[in-house]
Amino acid sequence: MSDLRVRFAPSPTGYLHIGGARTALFNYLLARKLGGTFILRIEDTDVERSTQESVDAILQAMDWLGLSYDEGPFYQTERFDLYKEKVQQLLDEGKAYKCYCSADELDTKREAAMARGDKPQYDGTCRDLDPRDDDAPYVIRFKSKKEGVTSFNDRIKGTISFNNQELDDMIIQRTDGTPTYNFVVVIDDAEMGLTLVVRGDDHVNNTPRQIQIYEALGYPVPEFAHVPMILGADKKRLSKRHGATSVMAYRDMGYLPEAMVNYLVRLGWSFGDEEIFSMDDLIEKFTLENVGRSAGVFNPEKLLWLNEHYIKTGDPQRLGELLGEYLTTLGHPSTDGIDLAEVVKTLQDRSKTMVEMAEKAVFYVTEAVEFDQSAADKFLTAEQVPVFEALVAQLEQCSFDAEGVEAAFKTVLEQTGLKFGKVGQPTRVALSGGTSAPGIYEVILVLGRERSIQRLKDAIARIG
RNA sequence: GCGCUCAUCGUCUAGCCUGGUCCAGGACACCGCCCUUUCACGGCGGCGACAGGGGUUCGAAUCCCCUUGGGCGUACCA
Repeated sequence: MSDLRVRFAPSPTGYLHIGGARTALFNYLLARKLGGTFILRIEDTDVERSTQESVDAILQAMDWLGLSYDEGPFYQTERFDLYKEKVQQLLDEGKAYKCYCSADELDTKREAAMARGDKPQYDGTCRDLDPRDDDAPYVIRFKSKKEGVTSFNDRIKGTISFNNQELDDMIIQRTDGTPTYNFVVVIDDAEMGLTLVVRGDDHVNNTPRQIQIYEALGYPVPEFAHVPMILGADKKRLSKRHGATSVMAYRDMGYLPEAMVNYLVRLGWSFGDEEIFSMDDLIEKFTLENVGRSAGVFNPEKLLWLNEHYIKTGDPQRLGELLGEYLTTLGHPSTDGIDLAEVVKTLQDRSKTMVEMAEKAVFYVTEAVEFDQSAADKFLTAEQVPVFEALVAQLEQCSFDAEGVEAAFKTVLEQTGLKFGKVGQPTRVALSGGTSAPGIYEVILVLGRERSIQRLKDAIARIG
């Protein structure tokens, strides 16, 4: 047990995306490795854009990835009283002030400053205004330091410093009385006792402002670790334009959570030349020291490769259960008489995703085999009838196991004088409907004696 | 524009801190060969990078500076 306290603090304005998931994963890994506490906090102060559906989607995605939290979820919208209290404290101590500049005025000033080539900072118009209490609309700004330097030692990036002149007086409370992100994040991180804040490096620029607020409020400043961004193939920040960015979309596409976790962690973190990591490996091996400093490009191909790996090496029983779900989605909820774990064994080396596996498994569980037209034309011909009949005869009386089925084929080969290919491929088409399928003996075994024979008979009937 | 930051194969990266063992290693992708009852799996091999320029040094991917390029920020979003 350690006193490490970390958190994942998504804003519920959409599904859990690749980048957020990685941040959550890093936090989770650190907490588990060091026996610390992992807190989940929902940053829903933007009441306009936050939705319960998003919260549910995020929770579901974390659950899918196996990222359990120890405390929370906490909702910021339920903590407004606390924030109000802190704003008042700052106001009372003269560390914050009311600003009556309108949003329009501010926009105008900002544009003017830009046009002049100046920094688009708030000019401090209301900073030293005498207190007045008319009812004109106002926001509350934090009175930041005008001189000196604010710096911190980032656990990933090293020391980062900002001239305080670069920091203007940011708004901590909106006209409507709600607090803003940069303010509440400090209060919550402090009140929740965080010792380390691991987040995306798009927050680096916010950090000095936040540090000043910690200090103004008398809170200890936690450590920070800013994780590099994830980019798309064009090196632009990852977005929907780059394809699926929702974690759950990958589940729907047939990805396994362990593949996603493994991929995500390797994007930015490494452990020598190793590529494959289970969650337990990661909890043991993950360290911030081995997280890179530069942004990385999301590479779907490698994710696919990892998925392929985990499918190939996965437990057939478990994969079989998942396969059932994907088959249901494909419209084949009934798998009566077919052992899906056995199906999995025949398809593990041939599927990159569970969806692909399900598509390939359909012929096993379907009532009516769907024939590939050209395959049927080519292999289900009149001359096959006697061959199929001979095979049926053998299958009816052979011992139904790998050796027995193989012997059955051998006998047919001898009887007909044909080479394996001449018997195997037509049989494959008769049983599966197409020319590409698992080994023919495996298919027969998984299908079962009865069903295999029936399909051969159906093929004979089909040929006419 | 300004601020912060990053920079090794197409991509993820090892190496960089503690210069020489690196004419730079691994992985994905790609290409070729082999294996093979179809489709795959697999095995073997190949292609492919220290952004550029200055320094420092006997020696630099490794240290310093500049340039260039990328990312992020610059909201009454988070």
